[in-house]
Amino acid sequence: MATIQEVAKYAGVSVATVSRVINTPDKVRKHTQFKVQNAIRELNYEPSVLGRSLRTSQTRLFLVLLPSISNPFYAQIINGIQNKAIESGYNILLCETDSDPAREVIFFNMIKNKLADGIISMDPTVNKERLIELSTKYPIVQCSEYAKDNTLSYVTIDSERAAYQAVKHLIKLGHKKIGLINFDKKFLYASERYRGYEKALKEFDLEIKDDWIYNTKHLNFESGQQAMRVLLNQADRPTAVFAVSDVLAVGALKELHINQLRVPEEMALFGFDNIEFSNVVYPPLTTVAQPMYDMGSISVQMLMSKIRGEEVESLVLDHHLIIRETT
Amino acid sequence: MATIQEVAKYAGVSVATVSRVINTPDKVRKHTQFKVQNAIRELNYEPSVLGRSLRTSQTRLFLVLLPSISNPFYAQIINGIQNKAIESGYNILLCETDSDPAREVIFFNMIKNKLADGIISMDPTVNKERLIELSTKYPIVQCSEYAKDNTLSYVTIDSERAAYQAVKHLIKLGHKKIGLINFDKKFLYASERYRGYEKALKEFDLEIKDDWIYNTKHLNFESGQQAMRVLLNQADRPTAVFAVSDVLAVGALKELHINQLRVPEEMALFGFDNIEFSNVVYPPLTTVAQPMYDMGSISVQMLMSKIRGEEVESLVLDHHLIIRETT
DNA sequence: TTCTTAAAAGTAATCGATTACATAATATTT
DNA sequence: AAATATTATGTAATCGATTACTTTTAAGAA
Repeated sequence: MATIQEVAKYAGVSVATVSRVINTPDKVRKHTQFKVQNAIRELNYEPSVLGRSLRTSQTRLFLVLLPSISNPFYAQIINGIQNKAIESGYNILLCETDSDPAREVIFFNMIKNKLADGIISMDPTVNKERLIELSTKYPIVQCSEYAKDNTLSYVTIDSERAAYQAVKHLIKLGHKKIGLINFDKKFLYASERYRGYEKALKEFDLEIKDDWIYNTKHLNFESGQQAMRVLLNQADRPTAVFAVSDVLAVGALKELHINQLRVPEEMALFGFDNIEFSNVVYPPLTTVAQPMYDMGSISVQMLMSKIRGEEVESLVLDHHLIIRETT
Repeated sequence: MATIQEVAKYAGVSVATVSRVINTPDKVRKHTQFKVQNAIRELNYEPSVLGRSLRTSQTRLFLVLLPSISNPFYAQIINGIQNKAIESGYNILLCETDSDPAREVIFFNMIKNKLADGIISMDPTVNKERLIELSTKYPIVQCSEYAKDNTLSYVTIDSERAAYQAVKHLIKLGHKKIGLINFDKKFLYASERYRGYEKALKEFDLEIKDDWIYNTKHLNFESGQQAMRVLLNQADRPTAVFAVSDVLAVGALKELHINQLRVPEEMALFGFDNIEFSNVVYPPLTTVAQPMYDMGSISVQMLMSKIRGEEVESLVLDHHLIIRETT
């Protein structure tokens, strides 16, 4: 790859002029511009991101932190992020933390090292203190998952209300015994969705039974299946279950199949996220749709504002229920 | 973030000495080492990747090219890549090309710009000529998908044999009318799996009927569903279908549900890839398992060898059939 | 045509590291 | 103790760009 010096020599001008042709063409004469452009084309020159970054301290790269790439929930958000980022002349670096603090440190160092211009964090397992501390120096926004802290901006949905509406929908269908498959409540969205569940049941004077609530340790199909197994094994079992994530719901659905239970007649099921799978399983899963693509693209816009040094307001986007055939 | 100059000043030595303490500690006295280490700790110094890269031309970063992050097939491979890479002191940059040549160019430029030390390509839509040309100058390996070219190394499986075995399994179960849901045959694996299908049918003197073969344009659930719809709409329809990808198979399965066909009694289904989801659908999908994790970790080892300038041999790994309940 | 002013191009410092080469400080040999 | 060999440290060039500052060139005014 040719360097700026070679281009300068070839075009018979100084390196400064070449740099100007690239960055501020107005400052150079048409004739000179032409010569330089020609040299650039001839030598197949591309400015070195490294040299430029070292000098300007910007890489036009974002870090996107997520716990695991295999969770399909993130796929769509990433799509929104990617498209918006590219449109704005940025690229993204997908960073899978696997909920491993050591890996998190590596990625945080990348921004300290100016290898990236900003961070979009979607990782619920992220070290909140460190993230907050980092956010005082570097542009950071949170997407979907967030820490309640007013220095950190976020874009998310109202999980509590969504859960409330989902459970209310089950109640309206006549269910009186409603179970919950939740994720570890140390995650904000899990505790919020729990509160929505609780609120709906209380409002209709229905029983909140600890035996009908199962908190999973992991967010995968098996955990959902395991949860449903436990719920089914009870003498007095629920007639409907709200799962705080489609991944869990899909796993639960498998357990229902294994037990030959008719869905929704013998057991109704409500998921959350509207991942692609949710419409492919049988019967198609009733769920809560988050505006995933928008969340992604908005978080990029917020990050860009931050980079420009503007104040940015956090956003709570609208969700909606998608009633399919499991309820 | 402190710079090497500040550390040098604080420790009362030259920048060269600081650099030596970090890179070749044997060359500096214990006492000096101690002073410098202390300064590094005090100032919370981390070497700038940018400065270092500019000088040494290595970033310890890999590019991983894939068409789409939402295809669960890649999740496990990436896991293998990520773990092996981190173990070797490298990080990976996940690059979603969305099969868009313009985006591909961006990522290729990153390696020309020395922003990354190597590329692992898993993208079947990649521009093969450009990849081959690039591979003469930069370390590149292909994972799973590959171009037949002896300058380009790859790690993959024997798709033709796997397809042959899968179809043979269906034949052994007594099926005489076997359909195929394939992906666009311009992709090598699609044409190889087709050949395996063809070979098995020919061997047992079974009919290869064009009406029973559907090539999808995209690799997603809907395409699989659409394919099965077409196959079902025929007067004389197959009793078993081999889909070259689980994603297609799962979509096809949905169409079977919609049509209330019993699986496998009225229609058997054989997938390919063993994605996590294949064991969650109902009934669990019979499929071909690729050693995805290994493919990922091996491709990193191959890439590292290439970076060290060693000759590397391409590898064809073993697959195996996972017989579940759709056959 | 000469003087003033604005625009264009060049020179060199800079970003943060590494490293060849030069020099200073020890260690070893005689 | 002096001469020599070895090791430790420092100096300065370098990677590839950007940009403040200076100098040159061209345009406009008198």
